[in-house]
Formats: sequence, structure tokens, C-alpha cells
Amino acid sequence: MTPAEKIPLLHVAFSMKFPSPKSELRYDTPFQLLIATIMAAQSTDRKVNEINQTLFSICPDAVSMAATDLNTIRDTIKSINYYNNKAKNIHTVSKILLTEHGGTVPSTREELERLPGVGRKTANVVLANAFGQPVMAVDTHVQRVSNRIGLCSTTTPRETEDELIAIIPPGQVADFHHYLLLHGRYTCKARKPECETCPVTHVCDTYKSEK
DNA sequence: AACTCGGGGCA
DNA sequence: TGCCCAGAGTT
Repeated sequence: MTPAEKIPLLHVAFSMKFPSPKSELRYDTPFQLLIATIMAAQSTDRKVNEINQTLFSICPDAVSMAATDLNTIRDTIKSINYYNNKAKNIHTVSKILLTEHGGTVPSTREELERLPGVGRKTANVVLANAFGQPVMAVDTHVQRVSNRIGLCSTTTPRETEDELIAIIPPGQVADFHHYLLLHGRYTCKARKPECETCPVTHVCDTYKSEK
């Protein structure tokens, strides 16, 4: 079965497993999505989501975050303040949005990647989920799942991006991301994948070859 | 494209 | 405690 042929089957199976596919990635604004994605880097989701609740209640947009004292931000997110840089980064990002982008989140990769703490993966998340652009954010979950199922032919994220882009279900970039991400996080885990509860073993090259 | 970096989950 | 992981930044 080719990767493209697997897509409809994946979609059906994952739709049942993850009935509200957009819930976790749905933030009110592009700004909150951007900040939440920066926050998510190298952190666990549960903790990040809790912190974001508080963070966004204090500063829901670029204007208020830029005006918030750095120490307040530091204190709010301190349990995931990776390298002690994250607070500084999101503070700086909000100020740059104000001074260089009229208070909005830019919609090109070049502009996004110029922001501190924003790399290719975060940029792609924003492009796909806030602006609906047909790009794929390939993190380690998506890479691993794609390799195991057989949706891509290399372990190089940059090449995997292009192979996945070619088979994105039309109009469903966000869902596609979400399925692959959650599946990798909760079922197709790096250490001990839980094939017993996996909804897509019938499409999975690795499962079939190891069976 | 490969390497570095070092907090946090988990065994 | 020690191994492994996550992605941005660097080379």
C-alpha cells in the first residue's frame, strides 16, 4: 500500500480514536498558538497547558505580554522555564510583534524563524494551524509514527516534511498533524509502543513486518 | 546535516 | 541515579 493509499484509512481510524481532533491545538488567537508552541518545546503538554491558562489570563495578547514585567512572566512559567530562556523569549517575541509586525503574528516562515525560540517546527505549527498553510511540522513523534507506519522513506525531518505534505488530506492539515502527534505521544511511543490498542495496525508496515 | 545543549520524565 | 528525549541554535 502506498502512503497516499493509507491516508483515508488512517483518517477513519483516527477519527474514532480522537473524536475532537482540534481541541488541544485550538487556541483563541494566532498569538496564543505561537506562544503556546514556544512553551511546548521540550516540555510535557499537561504542565504547559496548566501554565498557559495562568499565563494567558495575565497576558492574553502581545500588547499585554510586552507590558508585563519579565519577572512576573518568569514566575508564572518557572517550572518549565527551560534554560531560563523561555520567559525572556516569549517576552521578547511579544515586543517584536508590536514593533515589527503591527502587533500581529507574521505568516511567513522567514519572519517566524527570526523570533527567538522559534525554529522550523514551531514556525510550521503556526503556519499550518493559524494560517492553514499546507506545511507539516515534523517533531520526533510525527517522524517516528511516519517511519513506523510507512508514510515516509527517510528519518530526516526536512525530507519527511515534503513527503507528508504530498499526502495531506485536502483541507485537513490541522487534523492530520493532530492525529500523528497524539498517536505518537500516547500509543506509538518511542520506548514501548502499545500495538495492542493501536487503531491502525492494519495500515502499519512495522506492525505487519514484526507480527 | 550533524552536533550541542542540559531540564525533566521515567525506570 | 542514569538514560533518554525534545527541538532550537550553532557549526
